[in-house]
Amino acid sequence: MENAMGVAGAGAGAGGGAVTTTSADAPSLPPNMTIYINNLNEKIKIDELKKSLNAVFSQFGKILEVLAFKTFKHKGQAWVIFEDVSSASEALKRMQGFPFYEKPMRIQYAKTKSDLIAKADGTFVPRERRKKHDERADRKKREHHHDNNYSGGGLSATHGAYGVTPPLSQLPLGVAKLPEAPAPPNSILFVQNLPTETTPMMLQMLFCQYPGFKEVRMVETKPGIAFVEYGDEMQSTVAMQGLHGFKITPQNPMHVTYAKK
DNA sequence: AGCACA
Repeated sequence: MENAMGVAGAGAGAGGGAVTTTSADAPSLPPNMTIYINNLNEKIKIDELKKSLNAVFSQFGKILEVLAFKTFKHKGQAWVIFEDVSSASEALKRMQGFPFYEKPMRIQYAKTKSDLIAKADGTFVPRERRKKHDERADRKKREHHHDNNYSGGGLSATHGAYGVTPPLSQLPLGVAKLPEAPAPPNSILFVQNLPTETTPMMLQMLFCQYPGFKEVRMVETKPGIAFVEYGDEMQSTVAMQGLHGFKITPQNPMHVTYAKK
């Protein structure tokens, strides 16, 4: 609700309070649209890693790209480029230490601006061709197509808009804040707005496609809702991203959130 | 540990 604190105070402890939000070990780089994540599980294949990162982080806002590499120097690290720096800040704060493939994520702001952003800025200078006389800005207004089309495998949800999809760039800046803090991740999902004729079997067919699926629970006395459990929060998050908005009937887009703890 | 632009 009140995210007015922001992260502007890069240095902690304003006013002698024992504010140990970020102790001295946190470098506290200036905010950036891109977050840098390390301590990632290096055994995870790059493709899956990027997909899972996208799934886990897209709750904080539009993600323009997820980058990860398998070269030695870059193992266990990834960059998530958000459309909005406030999304990056929220992601950094809320997902710090999040258990991801058995390892707590370590998140910082990226040290430098991502190329994708620089290209949108017009400040992009290709580093491969570093000839000093090549200062002419090649003003090609090419649209960079960065649609992250992560088909979770299996049914594709017809979610027209998940969560915070409305293009923040088109909203007045003051209003473009995140709607509110998302519910804390939970391995159990809460599904709402189901058509009354929905059966547990129908839900199982949908949700069991996502890894880690354990079970569906429906509440007889309360039609239209269900609980779906996964092995861990990451798996449930992937399923949520995949199925939120899925329409069993045209007038019933599924509403999938984390269950309350 | 390691900050890239597959």
